[in-house]
Amino acid sequence: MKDAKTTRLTKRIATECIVVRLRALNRAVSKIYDDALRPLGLRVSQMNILVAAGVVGEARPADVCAALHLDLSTLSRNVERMKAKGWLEVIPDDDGRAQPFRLTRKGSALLSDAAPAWSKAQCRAKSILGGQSLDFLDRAMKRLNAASS
Amino acid sequence: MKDAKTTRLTKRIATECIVVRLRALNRAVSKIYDDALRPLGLRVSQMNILVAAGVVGEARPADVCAALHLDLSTLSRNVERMKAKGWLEVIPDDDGRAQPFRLTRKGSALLSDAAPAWSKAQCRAKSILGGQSLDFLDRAMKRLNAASS
DNA sequence: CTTGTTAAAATGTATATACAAGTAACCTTG
DNA sequence: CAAGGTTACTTGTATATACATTTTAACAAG
Repeated sequence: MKDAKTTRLTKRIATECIVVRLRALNRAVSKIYDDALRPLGLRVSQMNILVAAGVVGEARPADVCAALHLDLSTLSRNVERMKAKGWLEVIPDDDGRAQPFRLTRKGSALLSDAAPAWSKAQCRAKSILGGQSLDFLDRAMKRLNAASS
Repeated sequence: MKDAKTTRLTKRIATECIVVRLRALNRAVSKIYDDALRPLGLRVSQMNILVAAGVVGEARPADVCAALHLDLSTLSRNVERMKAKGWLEVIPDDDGRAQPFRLTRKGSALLSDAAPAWSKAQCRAKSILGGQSLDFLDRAMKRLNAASS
């Protein structure tokens, strides 16, 4: 631990590392939304899936995962829980492998009910990340998607 | 799901939500570092803890958690695993409740060995998030810390 | 039509994460 | 110094996350 080279290196990582900061912000900001959504029995990860399904109507797991940069297995478990809660339902499909899903009436209603909590959390998040946060995040997502394809 | 108000709302969340983007970026960027660190048997979450301990010398769990916006229970489990691997060791303390820890020689060496992988991942992360990413993240962290105190 | 390949998703396993509750040590105060 | 409160962490539990493997179905070649 007294090695000077190691110390320099450690300090460099500490002052420059992107992922440390990104992860800390993710935890803090996710907590803001989770706190706001908790009274509804909804988590931010689940809200994201409801939104994704709401936008496209018929959601294909692989597509949702590509959009959210989420592993299929992670989505699989969450969809399972959300089906059990009656928020999502699987749509029959010609391809026997596919498991496309959509919002149920209950899931749609929950999303509507969550709007005020979302707005409140969104405001707080914006005040912490700064006014350009959405710009920054959108640009980053575009680059990420360009790099992934 | 056919309710027009709900549809409008859903689209608004989809196009504006900060946390969806932050979480997706966090997953994608964490993966870049985890992939780079995997050959060393080290994860990004663990690297962060090694760095935190390396910077302060004697790390107090509560301080590390405050700095990383991490729950104490999360840190507790990870420190346990890292002690088992011989990367961290607990320092005796006058206060019987405290469990301050520091890097072992092995932990310090691992951190040094991880530097090239970190650099590579850091480059890729910067190319995705953009040149101003560190500025943005630093400013956000400052605001977050100001808001938390 | 069977056999190898690809594709879509589910399942096994380990770590990450946080909330709630518990434990043990310290501190205050009467 | 004993009772009550605070502090520092740990443990119980549930969800989040990803990698590796498995399962099932579609497809393609012979």
